[in-house]
Amino acid sequence: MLAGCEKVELSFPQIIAEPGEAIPNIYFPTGSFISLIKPMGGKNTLEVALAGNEAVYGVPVALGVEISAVHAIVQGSGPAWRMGSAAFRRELERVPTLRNCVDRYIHVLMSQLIQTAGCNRFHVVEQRVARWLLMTADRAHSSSFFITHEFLAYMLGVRRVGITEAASALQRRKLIRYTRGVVTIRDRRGLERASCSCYGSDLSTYEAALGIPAETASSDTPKRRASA
Amino acid sequence: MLAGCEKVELSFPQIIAEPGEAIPNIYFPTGSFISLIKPMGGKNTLEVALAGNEAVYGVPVALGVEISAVHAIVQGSGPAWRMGSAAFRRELERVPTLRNCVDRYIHVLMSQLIQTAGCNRFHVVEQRVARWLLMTADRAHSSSFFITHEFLAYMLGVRRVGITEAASALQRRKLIRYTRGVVTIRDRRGLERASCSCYGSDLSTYEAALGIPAETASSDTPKRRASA
DNA sequence: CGCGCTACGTGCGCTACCGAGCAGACCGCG
DNA sequence: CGCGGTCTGCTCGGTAGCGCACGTAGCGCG
Repeated sequence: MLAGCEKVELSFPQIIAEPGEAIPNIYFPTGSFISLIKPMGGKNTLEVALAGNEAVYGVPVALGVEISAVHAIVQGSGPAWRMGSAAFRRELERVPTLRNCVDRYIHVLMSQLIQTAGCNRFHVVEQRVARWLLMTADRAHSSSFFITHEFLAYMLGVRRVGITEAASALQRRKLIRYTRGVVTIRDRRGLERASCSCYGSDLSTYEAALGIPAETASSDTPKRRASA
Repeated sequence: MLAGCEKVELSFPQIIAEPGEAIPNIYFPTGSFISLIKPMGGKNTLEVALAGNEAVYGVPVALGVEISAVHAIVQGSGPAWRMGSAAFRRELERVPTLRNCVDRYIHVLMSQLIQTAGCNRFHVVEQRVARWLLMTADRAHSSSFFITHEFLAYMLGVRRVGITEAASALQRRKLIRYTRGVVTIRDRRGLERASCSCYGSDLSTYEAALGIPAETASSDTPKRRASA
């Protein structure tokens, strides 16, 4: 069915698409995941969604538009399927179940956009950091991954210092641990409590629209490789 | 083509849909327009999009999902076409140009969600008020319409006082005029300059995806019916 | 005409976050 | 072992917006 695909390795911080430009290829991340970022002029940037193996990058193509609305950047390195935009459109017409799948994902994506919009408006940085770490851990399929304060600040549209403060607070409470870009979630439940309800809302939306219970990274939780 | 439709009168503040609940009917506003609002817990609410005669309320239905992600409330009274969700899905399959049209609108809606998310995060209240007034004037097809500070605060997710201050500033600069809920735009160009670039961005996205140049309310600008 | 309701205006202390700049800590590399 | 780059920690003054509470003005209605 997806014979028109070709397997590629994506790696941080590879750029998949630029806002306002054409989308030559669409991507189905398998082991990788992609950040969708909206530049708002000046230094202001904001991540509006995160696309992992539940997702496809290239939604506009499925809607008959060739232009990306966002900056898409590989956040977690790993494999993905790549497909030409024209081939993707052909497959969508040929395979109704694919069309249906993608449609449902588009709904999930819209719900995520809406949730994130509200989250960015109302919730404090610490909660948002907690939420982002949980979402990323799920998509990285690991409780430990790479992210610097600087880059996380870029995603959440706040100062780097804001992240430092929030992350320090979470570390003090023994919910996470980090050193020079490597973050490890030590207490998943605690982190969920520290995050805003948006994390949970996203999971339920996902389940409701896609049917499958969303996988969390809880499988391989506390990798203890230096319990300080 | 849209024989399955029935003409209805919508009036403020009629509720079209509740978040998490089923969508029995979809709506094509003609003279009316609809606010899509996301409740974020507690008193926090946030308008995420505005749907006028360029739009359709009921996007999830087109995506094979029956559940509304938002609270939809009639913002501007006027006529609209109503259609049962099942009929809408049937028409979408039967009429490819309708499908294409709706798909393109979905893209526009997503772009709007993204733009609004960033706007709510970074821009000051006064700019956001200006933008909202412009967008509403366009959809009301008039430079004068009904909106109280209270309700606008509800949309933008800020205090009523915040609106009072922003609106007073705009009035002092002779860009708008209002009395007890009736707002009139006196200087459209000036208001555009006072708003953030998001207003312009929205217009261009609309044009790019739908082809037709978006109509602004500039046609019937200064209704002078008491030039103070 | 006056009562009461709705809409608008103002003041005050408070907090989260901003911008900028500097200091220390860790790490790889020659 | 020392150097340079990257990542994290901290400070300080400034501000937009918050929550709360109270004051005023316009308007419909009996």
